[in-house]
Amino acid sequence: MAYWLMKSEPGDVSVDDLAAMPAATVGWYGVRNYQARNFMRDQMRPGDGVLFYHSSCAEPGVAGIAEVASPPYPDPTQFEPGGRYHDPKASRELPRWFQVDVRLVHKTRLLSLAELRAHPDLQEMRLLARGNRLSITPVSAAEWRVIQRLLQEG
DNA sequence: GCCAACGTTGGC
DNA sequence: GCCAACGTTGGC
Repeated sequence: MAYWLMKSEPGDVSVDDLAAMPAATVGWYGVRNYQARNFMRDQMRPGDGVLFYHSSCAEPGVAGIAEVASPPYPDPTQFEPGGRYHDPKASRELPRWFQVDVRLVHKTRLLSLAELRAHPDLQEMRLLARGNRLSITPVSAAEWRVIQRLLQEG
């Protein structure tokens, strides 16, 4: 059982959008970074914990608790000619990009980036590392517990 | 294989 | 809109 933080732009898929989807589940399409892909393809397992994070918005931060809801499978958007995520070098036989399904467990209060940064026990979070741009980052079990507690305290 | 140029991310 | 940081591309 591992834990992850996954960034989504609320203008694209917000926590409320996710809640409204069938079974509150979305295929995590569109990742085009090899490190992030490898996390999904090689390390994620159904049941892994996910912090659903809003990025590129007015109030960046954790907005929900989710979980990995499928094994990895090819991202269908790589095969869509003309689409934003089309990859001409990918084929059905040799897909390049993978995704997992992510299911919302519950929405949370917004745990802001500023609050994460300020917390002494979260200084080592990969999300907060200088220059981090990865859209998917591992979260340690200790960090996960601290964040669960912060969310329960309100 | 080096590395400059370019594009993207994402907080502010 | 700015810009720091980083990944990718492509000429050599």
